[in-house]
Amino acid sequence: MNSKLQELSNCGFKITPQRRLILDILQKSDRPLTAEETAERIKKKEPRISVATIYRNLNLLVEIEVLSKLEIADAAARFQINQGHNHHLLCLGCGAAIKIGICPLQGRVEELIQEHGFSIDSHYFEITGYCRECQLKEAGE
Amino acid sequence: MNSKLQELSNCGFKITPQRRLILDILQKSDRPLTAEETAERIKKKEPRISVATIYRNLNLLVEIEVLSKLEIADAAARFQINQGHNHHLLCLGCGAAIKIGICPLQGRVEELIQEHGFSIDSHYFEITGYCRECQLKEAGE
DNA sequence: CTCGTTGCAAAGCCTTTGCAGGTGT
DNA sequence: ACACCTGCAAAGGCTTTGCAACGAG
Repeated sequence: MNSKLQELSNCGFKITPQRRLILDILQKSDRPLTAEETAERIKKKEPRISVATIYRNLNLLVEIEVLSKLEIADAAARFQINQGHNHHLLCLGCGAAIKIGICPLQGRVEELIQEHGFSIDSHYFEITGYCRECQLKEAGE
Repeated sequence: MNSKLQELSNCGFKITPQRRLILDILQKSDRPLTAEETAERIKKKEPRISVATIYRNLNLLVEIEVLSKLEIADAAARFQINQGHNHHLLCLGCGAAIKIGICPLQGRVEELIQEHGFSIDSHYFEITGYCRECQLKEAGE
């Protein structure tokens, strides 16, 4: 069985056709998808699936760490198969996410946090802009 | 005249009582405020002011760089007098913003951006959690 | 059989917008 | 005077939620 489905099951959740589809779509995508995009793709196969279900399951899958969620200022969040803690260059044109293997939560920043006795809930580091392809596409028009 | 008002005027915008109030409130606040919070405080002095006006003016003031806007994932944006480019430790309890004088957009990260030919639109680095005071308050309850 | 899940529609939150009337300069 | 501003209320985008019916284990 798909290991991601296994994970669901292990956590005591049921394996439904909707959940299979969601995972399937995201595993096949080369970039993180918004809930809407996921819904669109799923509706081609199974038109009766509801957006609410998609949101509920995306959130559930993030909670059990099968997916990770990229929050993007002023735009819909994007979801992808969890590949560990990461930050990205996010393309506003096509939604591509280029991994950068660096987390700013280190060195002097960590010291400052300690010094202030600040208790971290979470952190966000995101760079938005346009990837090479989208820039070329734009220039060609 | 208040230099921030001057700025408005220089940019060709009018100095209205509403704008005076908004700037006044933010200059007196020790922490960035959400549009709602700004509205609440203003309504105590001038109840007929509209939230729409507040949003419009906060955005305008950000555009002319009199204010800066802190985008916070899953929460309302906060506005403060512009103190130059900065990142913060944001307290989810009281809204306090502790400046950290470090921007992650440098060194290896910049190299990666170059290597990918990525064109930056904006970036976003934020650490959310609880400040010392809010932790103590919490513990005391 | 039972409780988790689903679809639907409605609402929630933050923010923006259209419009008609009001106001700085 | 004239364009810019405002208040009001309505709508916008993304996401969540209440509820009754459904279906996986």
